[in-house]
Amino acid sequence: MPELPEVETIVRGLKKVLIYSKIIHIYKSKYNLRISYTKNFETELLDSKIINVYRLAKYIIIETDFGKSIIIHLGMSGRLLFQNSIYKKHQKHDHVVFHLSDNKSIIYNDPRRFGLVQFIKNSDIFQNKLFKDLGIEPFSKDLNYKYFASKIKNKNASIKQFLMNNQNIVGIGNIYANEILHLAKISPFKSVKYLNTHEIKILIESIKIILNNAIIAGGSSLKDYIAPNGMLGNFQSYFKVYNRENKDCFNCKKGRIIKTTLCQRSTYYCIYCQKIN
DNA sequence: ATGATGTCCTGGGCGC
DNA sequence: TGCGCCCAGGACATCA
Repeated sequence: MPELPEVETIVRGLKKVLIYSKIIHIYKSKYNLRISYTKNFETELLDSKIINVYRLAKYIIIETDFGKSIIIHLGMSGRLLFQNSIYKKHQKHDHVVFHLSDNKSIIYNDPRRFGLVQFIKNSDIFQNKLFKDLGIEPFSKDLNYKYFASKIKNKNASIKQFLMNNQNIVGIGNIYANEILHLAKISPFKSVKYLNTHEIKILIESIKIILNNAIIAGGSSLKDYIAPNGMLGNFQSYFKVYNRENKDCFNCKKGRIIKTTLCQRSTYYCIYCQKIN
């Protein structure tokens, strides 16, 4: 489900409303998520205060004054909702509810349960296996030609697969990989070993542009994603290739958008302006 | 080590 | 209306 722009939107929304709230009750459903809940999940952070909310890759990190953070990943279908009132009406697939002071609540809902909610000591976050192999943040200054070139060295993967691999660059999922490659006018099938200097530079720019524009639009709302306040993002109305099978290309006005499969994920590209050579 | 494939799950949409 | 099939914003494990 959510890629970096959606997670970033959620984090910005939560940051406005959660700081200094105290956790007074934690509910979890009987179903496990992708990773089992941390031990003492329902009691560990009781009475702690939320002191920060931030994003790492596609993870939402809610930091408490107990020196521990709540780590949330939304998987494909997860949602995080905020309510300015005590949450009583449980919906199907509500798996975790944090009841906070001032009658606020945060609700984690995830039909497919591919996500996770964990508590991790702040000092252990980067040693944790969820985080230790993550690549660079796309808005980092260090995402530059040198970094990119070093990462693609000796690799044979397609560029789309490379972009979606969190060990290279974090936060890019299937939608934005498609959009980034279209903006860069590079075929998703192109092997990273054939990318030239110019293409790499354009790609780096395209990553930043697409993700930034998506954040400005509040993310993309297809089926599952809505911001914690219930608002829908609208970047989907700016999609140039994703979900545009057989439509004309906005970019070159000559080609048509093709839908195909690459690495078992639906892949959209313009047959004219994203040629492999 | 790398890349391809399978797997965890539920629900929506489609064709019959 | 109902059934079976395929598809879905992710991330891993496993295998050659």
